[in-house]
Amino acid sequence: MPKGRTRSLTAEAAILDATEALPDELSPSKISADLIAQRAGVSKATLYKWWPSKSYILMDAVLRRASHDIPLPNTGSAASAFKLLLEGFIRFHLGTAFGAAVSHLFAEGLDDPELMNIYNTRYPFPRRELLKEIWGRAVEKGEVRRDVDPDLVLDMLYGPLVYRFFLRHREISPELAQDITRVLFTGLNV
Amino acid sequence: MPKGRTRSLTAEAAILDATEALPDELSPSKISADLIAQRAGVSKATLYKWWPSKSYILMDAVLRRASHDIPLPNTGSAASAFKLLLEGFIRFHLGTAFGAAVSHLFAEGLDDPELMNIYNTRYPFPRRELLKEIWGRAVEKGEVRRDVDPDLVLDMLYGPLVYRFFLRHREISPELAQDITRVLFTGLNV
Amino acid sequence: MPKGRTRSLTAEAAILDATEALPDELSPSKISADLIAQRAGVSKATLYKWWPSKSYILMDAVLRRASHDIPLPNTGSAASAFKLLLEGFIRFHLGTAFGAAVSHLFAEGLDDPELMNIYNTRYPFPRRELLKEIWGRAVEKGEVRRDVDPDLVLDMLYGPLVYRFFLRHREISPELAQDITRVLFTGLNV
Amino acid sequence: MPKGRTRSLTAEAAILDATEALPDELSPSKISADLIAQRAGVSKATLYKWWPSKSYILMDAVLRRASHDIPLPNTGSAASAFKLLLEGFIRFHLGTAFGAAVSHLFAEGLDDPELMNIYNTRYPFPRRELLKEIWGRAVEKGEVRRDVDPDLVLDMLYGPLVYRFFLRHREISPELAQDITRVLFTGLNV
DNA sequence: AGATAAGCGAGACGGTACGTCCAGTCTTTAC
DNA sequence: GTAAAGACTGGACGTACCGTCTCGCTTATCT
Repeated sequence: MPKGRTRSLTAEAAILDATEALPDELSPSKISADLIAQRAGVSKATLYKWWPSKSYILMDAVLRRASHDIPLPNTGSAASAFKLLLEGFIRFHLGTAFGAAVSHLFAEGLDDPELMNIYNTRYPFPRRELLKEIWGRAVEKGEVRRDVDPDLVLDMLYGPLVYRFFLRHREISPELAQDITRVLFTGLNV
Repeated sequence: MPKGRTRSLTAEAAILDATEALPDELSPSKISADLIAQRAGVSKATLYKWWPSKSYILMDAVLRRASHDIPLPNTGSAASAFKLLLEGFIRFHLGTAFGAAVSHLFAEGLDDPELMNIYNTRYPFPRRELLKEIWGRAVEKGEVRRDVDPDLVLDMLYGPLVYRFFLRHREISPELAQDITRVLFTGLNV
Repeated sequence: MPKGRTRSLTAEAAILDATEALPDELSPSKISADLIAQRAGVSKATLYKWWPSKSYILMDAVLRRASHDIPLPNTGSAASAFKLLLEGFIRFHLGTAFGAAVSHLFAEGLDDPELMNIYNTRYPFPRRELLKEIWGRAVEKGEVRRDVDPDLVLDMLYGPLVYRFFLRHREISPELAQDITRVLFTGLNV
Repeated sequence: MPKGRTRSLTAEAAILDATEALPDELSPSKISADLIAQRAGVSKATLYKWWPSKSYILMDAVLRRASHDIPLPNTGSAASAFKLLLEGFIRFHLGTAFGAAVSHLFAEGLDDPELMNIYNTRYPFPRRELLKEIWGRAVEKGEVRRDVDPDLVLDMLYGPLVYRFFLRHREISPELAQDITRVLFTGLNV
């Protein structure tokens, strides 16, 4: 164990708790490091000691919450498993105020690949692992086609939703999970 | 005609030209109003006289370029028409440095619905009109299913790409247009 | 006349006025740039646009006040002229709360020769010019010795006071001007 | 033998040694408590256990060095004794990098009378005792005037030098001791 | 023609947040 | 049971950029 005072777990929790609460009140661009520090009862220096920038804190807070919602659809058909995954994603974004925050972070991530990397590592990649197992079983059972890149499947599941989250041209509801999955599996062709 | 000096058309063009050039050099968050003004040889007041904020200028510049690339695939199958639409989108974003800028604007749009509205009105909505015509003909010809919302189709075409633009977990190439379209039309089921 | 909006004279005055008032309430080390900006109703950026650091503002404010107190003892003996100069200095420092501020600035000046240079240029150097005239006349009248460096005379006038301002080992009163001048002119020898 | 780690007797010396070395490398405002602790191989808590603030450490280190240099000019005239005292002071400040440090401490002392009190007690007051003896003998021998406050004499000896250390308008050399003493004893009058 | 009004380049301004720094205190582990 | 390691609070620092405002000048229409 290293010498010296240990990193305060209460401070870290207070920071993430405070950050988690902020998107309910403020749009992401109004969330400031000073405000997080103040709400968490923590000095700004502590923030920047453990996170390289404000965005990383927000990402951390968002992912801490989002990580709880992995369903484990190990049984049943691939289609129903995917639908469940997608529903989890939709419910998370509708049920919390994190939709805007995540989108904001996506945009920040364009300037900062490391930030995006954190998102990828902690959110979609674990799901992709899950998907591959499900996909493999479905292929063997002859349920789905062999000749499709599983990554593409994931992008075609989540992409339409993210797109709608940004453009806001149509409402988003949990039923969308069903619609996307259905179209994706059965195709547009008659 | 109102009294007073008339609005300088050269100033407007200079602003959009300068703004258009900036994403090639800088990431979107580094593009400042001061810089646009300086490059355009224009005062900042002029910027804010004609556009409500910096993002609107960037949006305008991006859309001015993007608008040129609507293909007109009035003939052929729905699948090939969609593939062409998508290829136009991919080529635009790969061929220019606007990918990051558009994504940045999507995120800005979360705070400012009017900004997103401008995007919607000028980019996807005209394409949606086009799509509806093509879709209608394909339905009548018995090529595609009746029971799918055309909006969903558009989201499933563009969404996966936008998602990949943000997450950057896989490379994007024009061939992706073909892959997405194929999966979308034929479905994942065997 | 240069182009562009002219520098706001009211802002500059407000800044110096606010800064001038602060030493009455706070010790120099508690005077912050934020506080000056707030009191002056001015943005911090404006402060740093015209002054390179907080100390320069304080120096400016102090010197603006100190400059008023140049007596013009053009007549009479050198001794009485010097006594008047010194009395002005003492009265300024006793009558205002600037004593501590000036001393604080002297110390800052050790790190920043340019800061000290501003002090020298605006406070002691004009007095030295005055002194030289007086001194020259006194030498010609046979009042004082030829073989003393006028700079040394000034240092021996002001130095003891500054020393006492720092060490605070004895009280300072206007009468000190008389004592210093007397000893300086008549010498310690019997 | 009592339990527990034995108190480090070397810590105090290490701290003062490290602090003493720092003014040679850095201007006083760059000397931080962290740096002293690190150089001394000591924890910051230890610093603050024995000294109330950073300035007290620096003061202590400076005075430890300065205290060595009291000459003992018990014989000879008052003028030559004073000149020796002053030369000691000048040589100390020119020969070491402590000039800036002392001046810095003088300024700190404005906010903290106790700090100045330490300086007074350990540096000028012992010299003043010395001075009084010398002065008393000189008065009795009829060398110098009776009607001058010895404190004023000391201020007129050291003050001009301190003033020059701050303002830096003229170079300082050991010869200055001679000049100041000469003028002080013989006076400006012809 | 002269007056009047708006547009314009230049750039200063208020405001707000950034990320950094350092003093002095507190906490954990090692000796 | 004391000290080193080092995390912590608090608060100021100076910078950057947004969108607004002010200045003097230019360009147009209206009287």
